[in-house]
Amino acid sequence: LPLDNDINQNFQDAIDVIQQHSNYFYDDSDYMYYETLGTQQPSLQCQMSCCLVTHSSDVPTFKDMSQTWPQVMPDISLGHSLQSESPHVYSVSPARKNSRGRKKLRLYEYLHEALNDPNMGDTIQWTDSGNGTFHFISKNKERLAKCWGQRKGNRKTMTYQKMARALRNYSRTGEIMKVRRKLTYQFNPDILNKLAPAQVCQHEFHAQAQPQPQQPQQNFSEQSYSESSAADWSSWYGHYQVQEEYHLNAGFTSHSLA
DNA sequence: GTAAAAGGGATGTCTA
DNA sequence: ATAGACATCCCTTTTA
Repeated sequence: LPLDNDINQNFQDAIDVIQQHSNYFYDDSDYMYYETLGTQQPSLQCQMSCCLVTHSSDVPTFKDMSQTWPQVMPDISLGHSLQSESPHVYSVSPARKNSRGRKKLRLYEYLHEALNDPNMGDTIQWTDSGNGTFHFISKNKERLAKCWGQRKGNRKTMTYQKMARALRNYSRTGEIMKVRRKLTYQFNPDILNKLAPAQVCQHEFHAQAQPQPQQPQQNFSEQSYSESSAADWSSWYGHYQVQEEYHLNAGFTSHSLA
């Protein structure tokens, strides 16, 4: 709705102003975001719902995902930090714990969160949660981008184009790769494994402590999970080699033509 | 041919 | 001061 957009824009402007004048109290944009949610209209409350989602197998299944993962990267940033810090990322109000000395929410973390958020099901969906492939819904992908931008507290409205640019940076660093299918990407299985245990929402208001997420709980869903990522693991070499070949050829061609 | 999607260089911004 | 992780812009190429 055009009206909605106007309101959103006005609200965004208001947030800008507030942010400019409230740095004394909030040094964290996430904090701002959650603090102001209460006054927002429902359409702006992008990330309010809890992610209490079981790992159901999902909608369309493509069996041609033979080209899977290019390498699990040596992974400097995620090695240990994510394991100990990921749960708060999934809580409804990460801001309270997120204000100082915490890592900022990464795009791939947000996407994973959205994938497990029923309210975002019309914007992004698992293609195959087992191997970590997911796709954006063309009609609503801009909404997801907008939510991401708001979550980060960006000045301007996030668009799919800009978000996809950031996603393409992941091809270099290895967190997420593009697969050939339209609007479809794939998590690095290693990262997927680190994100998966945090799927159960860690709520502050639910004192029911989860059994240590780090501790591998051997239920079968988890078992099949690691099995499938192991499969991805072993198959990436093919993909990687294809890519290498492609790059080599490209380089070779341009050199020989030059 | 067209629109949507994909790709990527250059540069700016924010934060740890 | 610096580097990582985008965010923004913008232009080219590929795909449906």
